[in-house]
Amino acid sequence: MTPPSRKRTSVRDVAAAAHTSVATVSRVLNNTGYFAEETRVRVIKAAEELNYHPSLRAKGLRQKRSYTIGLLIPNLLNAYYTALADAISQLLTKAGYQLLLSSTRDDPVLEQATLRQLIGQDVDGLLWVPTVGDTKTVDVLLSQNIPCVSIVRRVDRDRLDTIVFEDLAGSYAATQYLIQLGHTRIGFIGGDISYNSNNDRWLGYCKAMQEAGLAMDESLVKIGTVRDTWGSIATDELLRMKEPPTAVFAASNAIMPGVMKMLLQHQVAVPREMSLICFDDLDWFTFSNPSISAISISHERIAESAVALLLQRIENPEENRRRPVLMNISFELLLRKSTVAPRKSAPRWK
Amino acid sequence: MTPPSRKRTSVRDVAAAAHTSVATVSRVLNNTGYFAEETRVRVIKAAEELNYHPSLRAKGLRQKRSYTIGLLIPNLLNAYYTALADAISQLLTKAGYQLLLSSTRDDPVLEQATLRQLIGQDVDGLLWVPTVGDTKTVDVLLSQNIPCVSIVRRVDRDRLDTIVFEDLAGSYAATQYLIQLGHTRIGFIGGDISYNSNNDRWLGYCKAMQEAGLAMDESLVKIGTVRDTWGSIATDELLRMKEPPTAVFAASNAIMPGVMKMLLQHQVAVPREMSLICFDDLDWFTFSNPSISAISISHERIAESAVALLLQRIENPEENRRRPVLMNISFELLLRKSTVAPRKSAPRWK
DNA sequence: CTGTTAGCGCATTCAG
DNA sequence: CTGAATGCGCTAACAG
Repeated sequence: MTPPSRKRTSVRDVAAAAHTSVATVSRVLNNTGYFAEETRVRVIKAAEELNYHPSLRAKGLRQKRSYTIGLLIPNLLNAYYTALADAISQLLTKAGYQLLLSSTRDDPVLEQATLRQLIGQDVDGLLWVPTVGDTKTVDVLLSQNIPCVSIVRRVDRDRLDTIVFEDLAGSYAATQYLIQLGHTRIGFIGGDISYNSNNDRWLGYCKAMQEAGLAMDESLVKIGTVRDTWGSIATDELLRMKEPPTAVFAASNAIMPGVMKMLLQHQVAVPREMSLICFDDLDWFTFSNPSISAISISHERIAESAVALLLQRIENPEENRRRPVLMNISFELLLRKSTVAPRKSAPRWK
Repeated sequence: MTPPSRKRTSVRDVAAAAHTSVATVSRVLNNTGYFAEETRVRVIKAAEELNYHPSLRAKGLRQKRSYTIGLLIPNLLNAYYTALADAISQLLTKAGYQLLLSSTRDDPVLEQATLRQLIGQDVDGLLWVPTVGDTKTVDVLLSQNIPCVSIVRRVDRDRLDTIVFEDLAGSYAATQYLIQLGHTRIGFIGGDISYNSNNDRWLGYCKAMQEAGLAMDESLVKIGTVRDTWGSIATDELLRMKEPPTAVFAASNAIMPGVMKMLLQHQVAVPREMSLICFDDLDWFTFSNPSISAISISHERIAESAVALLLQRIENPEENRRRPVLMNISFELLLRKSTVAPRKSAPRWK
């Protein structure tokens, strides 16, 4: 039954078993061109008996496609990206593509290498959360003529199709909401602003503060590379200030665990002593005590747009000279229990 | 600079530019066989100037490998699997493989189709969280002679290399701990026991209860398909019982959000009125109020073992007749604030 | 040290 | 309607 050698059964084997030629087998299996019903039956039967699985690799080599899409994201430890990856995976499967997934760890060197790998695998298209998005890397991509859409973050001069969230507007809305509640000293904890998504969130905060005529206290703004500890460190610093903020805006879900831990450690009562809001919503925000207000963004929608755009590029290569498009995915401000008017008295946790 | 046609530059182009043959180019680029230093320089230069990226697909077709590993998991919305996928992704990258990721949605039909796709892509190996793991599917895999390790769940008669968590022992330990605290009525909320991981967790609970000589009250055991709502529904049912449990054991992290929501809704005080423990640890368990006790399992360790086993199978095909191995990854019982002795008085939430 | 050639598994002309 | 032949891009003999 199982062949002793580990040779893969090929069209040739099927052709032999069905007493016909490889060309006919190919035609039958792909339902293309002409063939007699009788031969069709023979071929199908032979293929099944031999447990034949066509090699998409060889097929693609011939047809100049790989049925494969590369997805390059920073990592899979952040719900922000996994939600994205999950949605993308589903959509691609539905469209008949396989997902080639890689992580950059936000390391430009690793990113470069991985990009080369992906190109080497002849992906039909690429969905990419760029780390730096520098000219050179984009040049390479463009030179390979491979359809690519940049997601979540933008590349140099937006030379690729791009879909991002409304980072600035969302951040602005969150900050403005806190201001409306009466807060004047609002702490901002954000990630590395060399990524434009983080930068925009920071700008949104600044814009709201300035428009409200609030003094920009530099010491209220904590910007750093997001690691496990960043949220804690930044929160700790804010809490130890002479005049601590009355509200904190965490600009990324990855920052929240640290914020929560430190708030708990200092026994700060949320929201009475400190309001809290986060960019990006997580499941536990709902049943946290208190529930946590957030800027909610739809990962499904960005996935849908990105995949649609990419497939369009792939299927209409003529149009490829079209100028890159830049799209925004809007947000929703979810008001929950973690945001109230500022405390009147001096902080009690000191 | 950029060629007008979208033809991919091949070894032939490089050979022409370097005034040599394709064989030499191949030798230089792969650093195999003999070649003069002088020609090496010419080839490297030509390759760089042409921005040459070798086609791994063609290379693999020739060498009968694809440099690609398939990973088949239920989905990417559960931290349980994303942690796994992330670790696996990193390890494979380090080993020079690309990750082909697909989701089964725990749908056997989709799983079958995806498995065929993956085989069609000529993956060098497969890491698989089987949905049913029935004879037929395993037969197909075995017939293709493709190295495969089953993770998290087991397949029919363990005919594949398998690495699972100590589901039974972990569940037993958690239950036993609650019993030691004095609980006699312990609610169990688990997932579909047609998956052996869930089944083992259920068995672990039963074993601990029986050994302690506690009556098995069927109505305390809630087993259902894990959907968004399952945790809430089951918890609600437990809370509405005439004689509700004094502790709840959630057998999967995916159940916890629902449990938390319903506990909050009924205003049940944890741990005073209800103890709570979960199989699988999540980041927010630490700073939840109260923090939540859990069975912690190391996703990194299962990933490491699985990848090591798989690569070994791939690289030592001779050994392929070796009998499949079955490995267990141990757990840790993390005692936090959500588990205390049972309430003395009648429940107050009624 | 180098070049020519065959063929991996497949789809696609082009003759029959 | 069918089959023989070609080549996708690459590496591995093999012969210089």
